[in-house]
Amino acid sequence: MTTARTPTGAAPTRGRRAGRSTGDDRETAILATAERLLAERPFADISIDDLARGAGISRPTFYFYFPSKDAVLLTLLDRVTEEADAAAGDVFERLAEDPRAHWRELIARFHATFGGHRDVVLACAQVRGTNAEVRRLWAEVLERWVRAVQAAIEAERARGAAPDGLPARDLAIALNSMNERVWYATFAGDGPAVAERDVVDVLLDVWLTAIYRTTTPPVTTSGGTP
Amino acid sequence: MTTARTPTGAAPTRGRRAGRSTGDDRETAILATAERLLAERPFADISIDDLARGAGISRPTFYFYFPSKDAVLLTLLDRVTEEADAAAGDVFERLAEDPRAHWRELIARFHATFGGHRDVVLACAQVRGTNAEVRRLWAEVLERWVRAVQAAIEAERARGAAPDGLPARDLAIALNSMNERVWYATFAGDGPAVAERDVVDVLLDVWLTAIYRTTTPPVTTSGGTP
DNA sequence: GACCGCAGTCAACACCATGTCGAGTCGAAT
DNA sequence: ATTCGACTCGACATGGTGTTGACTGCGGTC
Repeated sequence: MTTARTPTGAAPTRGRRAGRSTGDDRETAILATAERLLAERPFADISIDDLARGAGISRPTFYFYFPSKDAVLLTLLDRVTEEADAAAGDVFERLAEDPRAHWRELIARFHATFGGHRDVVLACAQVRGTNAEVRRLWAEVLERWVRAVQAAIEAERARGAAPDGLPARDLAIALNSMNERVWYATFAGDGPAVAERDVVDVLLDVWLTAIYRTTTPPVTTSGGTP
Repeated sequence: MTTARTPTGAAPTRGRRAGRSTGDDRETAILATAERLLAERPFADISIDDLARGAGISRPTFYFYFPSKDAVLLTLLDRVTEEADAAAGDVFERLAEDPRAHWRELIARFHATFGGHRDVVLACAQVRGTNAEVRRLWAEVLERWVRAVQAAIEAERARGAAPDGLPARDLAIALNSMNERVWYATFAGDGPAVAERDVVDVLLDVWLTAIYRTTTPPVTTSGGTP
């Protein structure tokens, strides 16, 4: 097996086993090396030895800090998803003020976050196929976003801005999935992809038409139909 | 490197090196073994030895038939995409007759094809991250479908059934990407996914609203706006 | 009917990455 | 000064991949 050895149940820190001292910089050195190497070649082509040497330690010592190569990536992914979660901010609460502007803001922020760490995101997408731990973490993150979007759609329907239709959860899943795949193609640059400069607007358009049946949804107006 | 060794330029058959004789059944035995094993465990957990033994030959002999494990999967993928291409049939030409029904038919046929070979599709999605050859083939296939959908959207706009909006190509990319990712989640069953029974209708709804701004696009009527 | 060539076969080998073990070093606390 | 635990690495075991070289058997050829 290649899966990470983190004791599945609780994983307070995904990195070192126990206490903390000088080894902290070694840990961050490994992380930094990983991010640097990821910028120049695919994750699969980076060996544990590369990571260790890059951090100035031997291969066995690497195992003192991380249980596997994948665990390093997992730590990197943790950071990115945290940043993405933070980026969402209070956008959802302000949706009714100006739906188009705020949905756009939401998509644009995610785009910026992922784009800022494209190497990590791309690497994760690549190992998700073979690593159950990455798959699990990503599923968890996605589930949070799906729920948030689902709630937003339901709120928009409740205030009469969006028509009924698909179950909000199914719609949220479809839209989030689309974003994920489209971003992946855009960042990876292989296969048909939307130009990076246009991608936010393309995604936004599909979101708006799917949710509101129009690209210019009605602003505020707390009542029912005008 | 783990990439397939097919002489990149022209690859008439992806399998055996040269002539043909009794070894034909060995080749198909390998393919059959791969498909069988794929049904019970992930591609990464299948060794070349497993494939060879399953086909009743030794590991070195495997290399007589295929240059690598990935090449076997590639051959399997070839079949599936061929079947999917065939499944599209003449649906595109009949779109105007009844857009909703025909778009649905199109999505449903792809769903049936992929669902019928989910193990292969899933395995491909998993190695796409690490294998350039699979990535290239998939990109090629996707490009064909994107072009077809793009043309269909443009035709619907030309006959006045669909409003202008996003560049048809960008829209086609986004919609195809969505389908791919949503199917993957549904078949893999990890992470947020649409129930298999609903997935066609969910996708259809997003396609229709994105293309027509309504889930009930106008039938035939060769003229402009009614 | 001896000879060639070639599809087909495999034991044995070279290689490389992963993960583990046991024997250390060194600084802080007792 | 001794002990303890954080930290380190040389050396090894394991397991998968890809290659080599020798062998078999069969269809054609002079």
